[in-house]
Amino acid sequence: MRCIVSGMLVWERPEPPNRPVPAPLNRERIVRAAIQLADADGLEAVSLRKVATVLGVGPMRLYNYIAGKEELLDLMVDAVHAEIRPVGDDWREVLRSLAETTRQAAHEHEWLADLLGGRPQLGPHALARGEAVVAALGGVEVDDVMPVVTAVDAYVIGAVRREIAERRAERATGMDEKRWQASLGPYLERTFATGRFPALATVVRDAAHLDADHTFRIGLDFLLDGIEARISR
Amino acid sequence: MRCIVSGMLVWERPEPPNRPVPAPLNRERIVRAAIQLADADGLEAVSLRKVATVLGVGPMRLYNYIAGKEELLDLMVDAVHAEIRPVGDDWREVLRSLAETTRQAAHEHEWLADLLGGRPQLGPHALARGEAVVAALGGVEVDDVMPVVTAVDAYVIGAVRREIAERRAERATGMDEKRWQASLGPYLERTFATGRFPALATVVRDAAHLDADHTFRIGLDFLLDGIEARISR
DNA sequence: TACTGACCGATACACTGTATCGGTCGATGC
DNA sequence: GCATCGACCGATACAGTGTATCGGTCAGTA
Repeated sequence: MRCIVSGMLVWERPEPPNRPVPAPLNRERIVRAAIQLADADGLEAVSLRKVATVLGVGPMRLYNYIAGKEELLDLMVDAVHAEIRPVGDDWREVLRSLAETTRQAAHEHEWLADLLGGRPQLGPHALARGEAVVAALGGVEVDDVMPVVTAVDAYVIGAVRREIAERRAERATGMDEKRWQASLGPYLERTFATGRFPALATVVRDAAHLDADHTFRIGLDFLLDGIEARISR
Repeated sequence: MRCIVSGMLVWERPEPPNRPVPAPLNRERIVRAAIQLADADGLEAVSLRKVATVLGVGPMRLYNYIAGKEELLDLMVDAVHAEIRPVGDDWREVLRSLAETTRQAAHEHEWLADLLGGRPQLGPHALARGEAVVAALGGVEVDDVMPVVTAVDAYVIGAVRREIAERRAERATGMDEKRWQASLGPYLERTFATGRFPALATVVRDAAHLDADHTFRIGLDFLLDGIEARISR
């Protein structure tokens, strides 16, 4: 039913507002916008409303492409998985590459640390990553493949989360490592001064401190060594 | 300045409403209530308002005890750390116990998987856990302690996250493993039928499937084996 | 007895994800 | 060419969130 009030002549009737050409939309565009927001201001800056605003679109329009926010997050993670393509000649190189590239992706998209491992990854890019890994692990016994990949994934997820969490905490107290020690140091100093954690205090104070890179690689070496021992058995 | 309107006699003036005795409050009570909510309905069921309601208190009252929601979450995690006290005779038993008890805690409090590794753990119970671990690792070279514990922690965090995520996904499709295969199975079947993931398809279809317990333990064994090789070097 | 400072919680604000639904437009059938 | 239909867009609405503000009430103190 046309709704032009017939009693109103054209001259009085205002033109319909200059409708902006509806922005062409698709999942990729939506996900890119969301990732941009997350890269800039963290995951909590990603809201359907903000994403829609960036795209010049009403919030509800997004629901034609995604079922809800959770799906958007899943799509974001899957999109990043497209960047993760481990390479290497033997299984050890492949697994190391898998770990390092994942970590690197998390450095470029810190919000990944919040999402990794949080939901099963079954998107096309995640599966493609899995395919690449498994294919490159041709020499490994079939029954060993899943446990090995799963273990490396688990280590990487946890290590990256810890690392990013620490980095954020540092940043929150003022960017420098100087100030970090100036704010957390005193807290730990005071706490250790109570004498309730003698062994811990000794280790923290006396042991060599490793930077994030070394810490990640040492743990990874532990794991790969252990895998090697069982794989070639 | 007393606000009793002097023109109004007692007989007309209503009694002040029977103020409920202000509920005695402290952090422990708040944290317990929050954990109860999270155990029952997941982390997203924890809101300051609901916690306050459970305690029979106005929401803003909580801010006398915590600075914001993040702090509440930190306190929840720290409270659970009180349950984690690894035991064992040699370093390997201690680390295995650390991993298993952490995993068990995450089974009792699934929301822990969402929080683990998300922020540095510096609360008293987390430190006490650290102290217990380090103390039990007396035989290990001082410079090796941190890398080793950090690696095990990283693995556990990631493995537990993955495991809980999968469990939730199963539950979301209907409780049974039967229905899980009936819903995810077809999706993977269809996807593999495209032929885009041949190696992955082979492994998923042909390799032996491990349950969650075995998967966790195998990965942990990999890691501990690797640690053993480097520690006694 | 008067006062003062702590503190409680009602109210308010800006924001979230999402259900609903009237209105508009393009495509389709006659 | 016209009428009709169905898809879809987005304004509006709703329930819920974390938290800032602030007036009113009370207990303790001078």
